[in-house]
Amino acid sequence: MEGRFIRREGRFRAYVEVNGKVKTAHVHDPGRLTELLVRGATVLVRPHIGSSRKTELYMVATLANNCWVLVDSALHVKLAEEAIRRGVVRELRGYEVVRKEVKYGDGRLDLLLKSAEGVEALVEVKGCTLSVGEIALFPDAPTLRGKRHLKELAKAVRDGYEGYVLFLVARCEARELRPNYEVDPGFAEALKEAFRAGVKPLAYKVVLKEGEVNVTEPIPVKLEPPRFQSSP
DNA sequence: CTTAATTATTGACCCGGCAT
DNA sequence: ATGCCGGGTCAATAATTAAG
Repeated sequence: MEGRFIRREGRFRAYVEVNGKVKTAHVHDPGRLTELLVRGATVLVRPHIGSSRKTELYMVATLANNCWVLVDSALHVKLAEEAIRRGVVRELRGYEVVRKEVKYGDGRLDLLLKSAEGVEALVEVKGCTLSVGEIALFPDAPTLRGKRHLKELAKAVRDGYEGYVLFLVARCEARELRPNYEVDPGFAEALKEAFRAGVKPLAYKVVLKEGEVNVTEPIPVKLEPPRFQSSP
């Protein structure tokens, strides 16, 4: 159901007005979402089923530019998995998902794949909710973890794996994805370095409509900062 | 009685913000 | 600069039940 965003409290909790009543909602996406979650914004929430829930609702998406932007980041790995299985991700056709949340190096990577030829690939999935005009930017907040994931992927490539970063872009107006130099220059550099090491960045759109979420078509990833962005 | 399948429990992790 | 907090999910492990 649709509601009106009131405010966020901490990372996980938000207050949302639905049918004239203010209710609490869980926000899974821990990013800033500052330009999305503004007072009065239209949001999509669902009942929060299960025992010992501390919020009444669960926030699924928020409306921006007349399109739903998925903020339920718990879905990203599942969406990626399904997209890979169905052959939507062209670069990964013929790969099957072997394991999820794979321990590697100092942390975890989202997916371990294996191609028909026996090639193993590690994939880190990243959800992208920020865009300026037609350019999707990642991340929307500085992310040490993101940098570490990229370093681990680069290491995986040295160890003989294929390495992928799969950005799932939740903005319908986006036509390309770039690292967000202004918010996290370190991530941008790490992405370039990972790319040089052989890690392949991919970006695909994720579309929510009529109660369904799907990974759809790819958009190009560009490693240089957009022209309008000033680099210090 | 052994093995498989289902269910319950545990622990790690997500990551920005606030307190120390 | 470091550590903990928060609500929830998922993989892995443990415990229970069902099937052979």
